[in-house]
Formats: sequence, structure tokens, C-alpha cells
Amino acid sequence: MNALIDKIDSIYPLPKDSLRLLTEGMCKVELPKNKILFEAGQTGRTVYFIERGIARAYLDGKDNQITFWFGLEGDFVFSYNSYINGLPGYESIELLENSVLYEIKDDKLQQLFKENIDLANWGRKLAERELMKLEERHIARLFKSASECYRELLSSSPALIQRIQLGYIASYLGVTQVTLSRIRAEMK
Amino acid sequence: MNALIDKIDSIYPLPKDSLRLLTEGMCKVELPKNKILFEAGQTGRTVYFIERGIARAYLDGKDNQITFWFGLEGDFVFSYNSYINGLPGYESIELLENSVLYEIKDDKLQQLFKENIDLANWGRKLAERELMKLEERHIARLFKSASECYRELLSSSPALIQRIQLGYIASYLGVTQVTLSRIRAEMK
DNA sequence: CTCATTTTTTAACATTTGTAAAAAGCTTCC
DNA sequence: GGAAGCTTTTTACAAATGTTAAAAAATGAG
Repeated sequence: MNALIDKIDSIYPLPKDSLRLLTEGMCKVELPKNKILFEAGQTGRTVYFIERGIARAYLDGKDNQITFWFGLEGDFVFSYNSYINGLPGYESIELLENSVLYEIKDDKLQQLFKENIDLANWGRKLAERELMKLEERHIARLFKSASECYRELLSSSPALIQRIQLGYIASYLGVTQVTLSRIRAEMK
Repeated sequence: MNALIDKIDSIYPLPKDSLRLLTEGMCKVELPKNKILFEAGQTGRTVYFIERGIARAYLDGKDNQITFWFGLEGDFVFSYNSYINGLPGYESIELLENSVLYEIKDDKLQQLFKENIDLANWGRKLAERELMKLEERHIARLFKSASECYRELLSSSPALIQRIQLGYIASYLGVTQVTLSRIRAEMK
């Protein structure tokens, strides 16, 4: 539980009693590789924290899937449209490894936000952090080549390339697997 | 002030007293076209609401600028890295038209978040909404062609194309102006 | 209105990326 | 060990986008 508490604290430091309110609502679960945490079209009513494992979020296209997010140790996992708007998510999220997660029911979390100002601010910071991370990724993709984006991913998250198959990473970078393969070949 | 209050309320409904705390801190300003609201490298200590006008956020590259965000009537404007982390922003934000804005000092806003649970939740919702909007844009850019992105922008925000020069829009879509020009030529 | 400036379009060519299909490399499981 | 099924790389060709430069169109100041 330490990784979880450290992470919670790094987002927004909480007084002991508020921290307890939050962690009381969470419980540890072990789930196997390939387990679908959220299914597109359904309303995901749970938020997860990854203690050990990897998750990916993807859209189902006609004949292909688009992977646009990965979650690693220390990340929170939620279906944005469910978490934020209470509506069905457009994405599915699955585990890519046998994983150890903490889960909390979304309605419990929303209730805590309404009742406790520290937790409300913690939830605010959580969303703000996700926003910053996404903006950085988005801007990089706008004006950098696929090759540059790949190199940066290599240096910022080398673990990703070790643990995730390249087809998913290609999609995450916004290119085809063939293109990623070419980029890798040029780097040798 | 009605547009502002409606917008605030649509993000997260506030009781009268909390609403008053927020709007008390805001004041109306008129600023001219080309005014720089935030300068890259500096810490932006103000949040704006656009009652009338347009803003754009951009990065300064070696020999070009990358525009990655537009704000229109009803949008809040802030430098993410300043607002979220209190650090210097990497982007500059300028007005593209003579504009009417409401401004609130960032430290005032942060203080309100810490003191009032309704406002803390309002700030949470504000960030969550920005997050949703950005995710939609990011995913679209990942797996749609420039042409598709342009068509969608045309139908979702026709005003943008009327009021903003095409070089900025090209950059916002992640393509060169030449490419955007070609796309437009094919559509005739 | 006219000249100067800026913005947008067009053209020609280079580069990158996509597509489809096949080959090569890995896993898995019997 | 070997067959079957994935994943990754390679190849050849097609399509999309970038680059540079020039022409055309629109805008703005005097």
C-alpha cells in the first residue's frame, strides 16, 4: 500500500484523516493479463491504481484498434468519459500483464469529493496532472516526427518498449507498425 | 457578466455565496488585438475568461511558431504549467482580436480552492473538462487524416475558420499551411 | 485609391508515411 | 521437437505531406 500512499501524497498532500477516508474506500485486487477493466460503451464505475502491471486504453476501429494511452506502476486508471461525465466510455481498457491494482468505486470517490475539501482538491490536482501530461504528448505529436517521438519515448519510458508489444506503441505514437519498424531499423 | 456566470454554472453549479466569492475576485478588462496575455518563460499569475474575442497559445520554434490551442467566447484561458505547477509556462498566449475578458489573479483563485469546497470542486470540474476536450482532439489527430480533422473543425467550430488566419489553423491541425491549402482546394 | 505588406494559393520536387503481402522471428502448447 | 499462431521486419509500390519558391489574393496604412 506504500506505493499508493506515496503517489496520493505526491499529487496533493493530505492530512491523515482525509488520507484515511480515501484509502479506506480502496481495496487491493489481483487481475490477470488480458482482463478488460472497462468496455467501450459501458459506464465504468471504478477507478484503479496500478501497483504492479500495465494497462492500455484503445478504441475499436472497423478493422483495427487505436491504442492511445498506457498506464504503468503509479498511474491511476479511469475511463475519462465515465469518470468525468458519468457517461459510457468510448474506450476499452485492458491489462497487458498480470497486475496488482487498488480499486475504488467511482460513486464513493465522487461522494468523498463532495464531502471533504482536501479530497476535492486532491481530485482537482489529479485531473490537472493528467491534463499537463496529455498536453505535452499532444504538442509533441503536433510538431515532431514519428522518429523524434519514438526516441523521446525511449528515453523517458524505456520500460514501455520492453514490456509492450510494438504494434501498440506504434499506434500510441500515431503511426503504423511498419513505420515504427522502419524507424527502429534506421536507429541500429 | 451573464455569459461568465452561465459558464461558471455550467461547469459545476455553485451555491450563491460560493459563486459570489468567485465573481468578487474577477474584474472586467478590455484588451487590444495582439496583446500578449502570457509570455513563454514567465509565470502567468492570472486566469482569464473570454467574454468577447479570441486567444491563441503557441510555442516559439527556431524559425516558426506552433499554435496548439484557441480560446473563444466562453473559454477560460490559463497557462497550464503556471496554473497547475506554479512554474514558468512554455507557451505564449496572445489575443487575435480586440477582446473583453474577465480576469482573476491566480493566487486568489488558489486560495479560494483551499477555503471553499464548492469552488474546489468547481476547479476540479474545470480541469476535468479541459482534459476531456484535449483527449478528444488528441485521439482525433492520432488516427485521422489532416483532411478529416479539418472537415470536423469546420463543422464543430465554423467560427474559427472565419476569424483565424489559416496559418494558425494549419499548425493547430498539425500540418503545414501548404497542406491545409491543398485540402481546401480539393474541397471546392 | 495606391502602394506596401501580409496572407493564401499554386507548382515542382523530395521525403515521409501508408498499404498489402510475404518473410522471418518468437511463443505456446501438444 | 514441431506445428500453429502471433509479432515483427522487410519489400515494393502508392498516397500524403513537407520544402522551397513564386504567383495571386487580400489587407491595411497613408
